[in-house]
Amino acid sequence: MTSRTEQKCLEKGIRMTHQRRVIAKVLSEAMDHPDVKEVYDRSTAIDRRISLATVYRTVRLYAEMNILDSLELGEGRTRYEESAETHHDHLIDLKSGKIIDFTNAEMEALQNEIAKKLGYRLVGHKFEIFALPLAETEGE
Amino acid sequence: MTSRTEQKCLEKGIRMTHQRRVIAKVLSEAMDHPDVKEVYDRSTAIDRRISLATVYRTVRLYAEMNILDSLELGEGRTRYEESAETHHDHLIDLKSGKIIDFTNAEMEALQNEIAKKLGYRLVGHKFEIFALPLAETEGE
DNA sequence: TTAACTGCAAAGATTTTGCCGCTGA
DNA sequence: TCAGCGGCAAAATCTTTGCAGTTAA
Repeated sequence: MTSRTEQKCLEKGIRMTHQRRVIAKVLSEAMDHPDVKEVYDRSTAIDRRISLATVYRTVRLYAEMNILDSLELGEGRTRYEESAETHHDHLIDLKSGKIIDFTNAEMEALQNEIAKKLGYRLVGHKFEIFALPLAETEGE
Repeated sequence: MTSRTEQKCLEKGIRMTHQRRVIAKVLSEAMDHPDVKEVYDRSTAIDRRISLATVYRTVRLYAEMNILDSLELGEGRTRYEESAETHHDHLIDLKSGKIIDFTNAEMEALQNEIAKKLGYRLVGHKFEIFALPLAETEGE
């Protein structure tokens, strides 16, 4: 009944309204990286009493509370996903548009090293690989 | 007289108009990562006969021709910079907003490896580190 | 009870586009 | 010459916000 995302909201003491509960559920169940319009569509399918403005306000709130992560893929809109315990990055399949999550420990270590070398403390990062399926490019 | 960016345009056979020449010059001389409005302001300071629509059309054209690289930092707009021979990534100083370019060979190698492991051929990537100056966080 | 939240519609910001006159090669 | 380009203004997106009524704690 209580989604993972809702659980995190409760832990952070966020006031849970009906709308926020539905949006939390939608994101906990999402296996992809929906944008606001998609979150809105999935939410209103569960309950009509949710406006697009509320979805915008809620995902922004959740992202600020580190309950959601946001993705900017240069599409002119923001996608969201549940924050995972284990950090991961994204590979965007340019053929299908599919987004593949991956983790790489070396990457994570390297980032810290780079930031430190430049005199900084790492706060966050965005790492996206754009690529084509190997099969598609064979024989070129 | 002929900027580096203009030179690349000529090599690619792009029709050089007055406006495109000015925009090329602005980007060749930019030491930062200006957004479209900034490119427009710098361009019109050189010559008034340039419209915002033309700047949008031109930077998009240049980016498609790999003459410029675009940056999406989650600000809701796109920044541009000259494509360098040596690829580099960005560290965003969250205190000052300053963007620091850096190169890291290990990073470049790691990307290819990750893509390959997932069954893909690397086409491009975006890697941005968000960080705070070490001095600012001392004593916390 | 009441501070916070929501819906609605309007406004903002960024980017694209249709149309028509202009221009570079 | 003339296909392609640029200016202008309208429109298309995506996102935020003011206001007044509603609701969670």
